[in-house]
Amino acid sequence: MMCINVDSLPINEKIKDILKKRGIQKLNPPQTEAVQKGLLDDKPLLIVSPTASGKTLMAELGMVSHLINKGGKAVYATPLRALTNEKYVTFKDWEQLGLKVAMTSGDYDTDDYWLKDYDIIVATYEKLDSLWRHNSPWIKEVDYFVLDEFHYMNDPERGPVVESVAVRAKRKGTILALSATIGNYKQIAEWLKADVVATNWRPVPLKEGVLYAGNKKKDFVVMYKDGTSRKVYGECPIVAFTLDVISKDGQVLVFRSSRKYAEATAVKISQFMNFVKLNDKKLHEVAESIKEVEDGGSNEKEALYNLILKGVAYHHAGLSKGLRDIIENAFRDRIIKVIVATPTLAAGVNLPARAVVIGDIHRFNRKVIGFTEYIPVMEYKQMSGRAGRPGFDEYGESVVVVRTKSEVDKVMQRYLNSDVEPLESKLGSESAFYSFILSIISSEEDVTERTLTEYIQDTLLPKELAKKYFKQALNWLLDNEFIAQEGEYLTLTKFGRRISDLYLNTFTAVTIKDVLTRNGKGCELAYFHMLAYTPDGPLVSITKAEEDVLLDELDCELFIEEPYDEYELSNYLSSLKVAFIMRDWIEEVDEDTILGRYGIGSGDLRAIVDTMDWLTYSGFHVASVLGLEEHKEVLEKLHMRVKDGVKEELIPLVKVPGIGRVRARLLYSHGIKTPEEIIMNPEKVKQLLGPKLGEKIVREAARAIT
DNA sequence: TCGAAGAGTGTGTAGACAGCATGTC
DNA sequence: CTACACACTCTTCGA
Repeated sequence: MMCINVDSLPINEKIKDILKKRGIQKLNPPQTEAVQKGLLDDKPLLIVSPTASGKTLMAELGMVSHLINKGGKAVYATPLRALTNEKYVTFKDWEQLGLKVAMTSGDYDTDDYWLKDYDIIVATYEKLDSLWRHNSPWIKEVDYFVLDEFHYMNDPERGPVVESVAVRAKRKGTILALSATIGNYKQIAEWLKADVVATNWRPVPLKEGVLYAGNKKKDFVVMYKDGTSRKVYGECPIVAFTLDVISKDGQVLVFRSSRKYAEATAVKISQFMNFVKLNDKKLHEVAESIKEVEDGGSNEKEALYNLILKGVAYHHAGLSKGLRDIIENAFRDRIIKVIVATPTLAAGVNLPARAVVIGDIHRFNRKVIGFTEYIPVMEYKQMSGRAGRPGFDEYGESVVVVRTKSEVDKVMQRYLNSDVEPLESKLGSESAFYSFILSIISSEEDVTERTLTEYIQDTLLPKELAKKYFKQALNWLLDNEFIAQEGEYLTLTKFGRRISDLYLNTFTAVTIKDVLTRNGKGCELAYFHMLAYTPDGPLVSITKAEEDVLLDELDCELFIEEPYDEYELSNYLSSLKVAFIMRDWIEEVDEDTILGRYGIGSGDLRAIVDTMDWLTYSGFHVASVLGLEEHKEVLEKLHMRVKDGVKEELIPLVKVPGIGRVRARLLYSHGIKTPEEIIMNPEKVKQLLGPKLGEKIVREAARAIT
């Protein structure tokens, strides 16, 4: 195919200038095809192509030409906050055209109520869904929807939201869906009423293979899909292959199926890095910056410090955001040579490497006890697709570690030579379907059964199933008083409106409602446990040792009784562990102590606290809307203590920006107990916190009061 | 008598979205 | 609904 020159595109000269400034002279094949199929003329498209094949640029061209030719607004939806952030930064370029770009998600908040003034809005799928539910006036003006990483629709938990966003976007404007390769793209395109651009084009070719680890000698064989093979030598297959790539000045991304393996593999590789030439000065700088991270645990920092000096790091969700950022950036700058990661890095931000090692193809499934499954082909593609850095590598290389001879063919067949799973509707679960119905009723006007039927017909759910669920959903939502019927119209009750606005799972809502109405005031632990034991609660793993003692350590009565079912019991205990963690947290137990006591990472603690913050807030509002005054008071107080992890007496202090649990306690123990007292004793504050920080805090306190 | 290789046993197991209220130096 | 990988201990076997 002839690729189009930027110069000959039928677009505004300013757009061309921006492209050229980025060094783009020519569109690549998939981009060219997209343009030919009407990308610049507002045509709905489904683009199915590998990682790094330039989909983001297509989205930019689609959005910008729509905005320039037709006005309106464009939303770019992604499944991850980190991606939202990444795209936002990229799209900022277009402000040169006078377009305004914003982003919004749970934690990065450009600015919600100002969004009406923006042209391009980057948001997570959930946030977009939430904005619709809240009926933000500006959202009606959105008429161009980019649905990024659309294959997320196959995710059992997050997929339903992607699908429901697609259903609505289809009615309200033009869809540009971007996806990694999927099996049934024709069917999906038909459903989206979009034309298809499907390619396997990659900017850097990919060599896929298996790394056979069968023999116990020190040489291992890499067998490529194309029939060629080569040998690598070393301590074990992963080490041998990794060192081989690094010695040729490449970087390696190793994927492992658990955190423990990731850490162990990183340590093992680091033991052989003495033979590699490294930039010690830069590595030292990175290692030092690890020590200064504010949100990391001491043990994590210590472990990473030593690894990084050898050019290696591990990476998983147990690490705090600060630590992960440093590692990702140092790898991007080619200072760190190897990252051993769990699947965090497979789907996340853009972080390519010369070579990718896929250490395991099995993964434990915590939803079914004792069940291990093969990772989906989609996930294999996501991981292997990280191989090959445009501009640096001639080709990328990905290998799957295979431990037995019989598995060599199996892996070849199952992963290297296989199509990706088809996209299917995941709305066929009670919880997902009920939420979908609730969201339609909360965002549309004058909803009748007929309105809902039309929406449901627009989903990808098989007709029979949809019909069955529909009746069931209406009855359930009516019975549980989320919605009410007024003549032929369906409206939200006050309770239903609250739940929808809070973005709570309907089953979470019913659990909270039932527990609170049936019980009087309980202990802190009981509230935390109830909230954690809902579908929206955080999950933590429990060891055998913990399993035995958790119930013994219980010193007050819970709201919910111990279940008999084995699976439910493990959830029950997991929630109890969350409750204990939360109680320690708001009792100001030292962070390192909490991490050690419960065997979790700093990133885990942050995630648990965030979720519980939202849930205590939600619990407070549920109690409030139900008129349960006693519970409402307790939950309100808990919520205020959860965010910063403090006892009640510190609440006034942590409201000052820059003061967290540690600084607040320090000030309090020296007699400074409120923002007012900070202002009255500036010298003492400076003495306690240091001159620079002290001054800043005094200023913030003054602002906080007014 | 020692050590290597092999058999048996116990243990643990990925990630990450959502509210709200405010203007970041 | 179809486990695996690893660490660790115990057992066997040969020189």
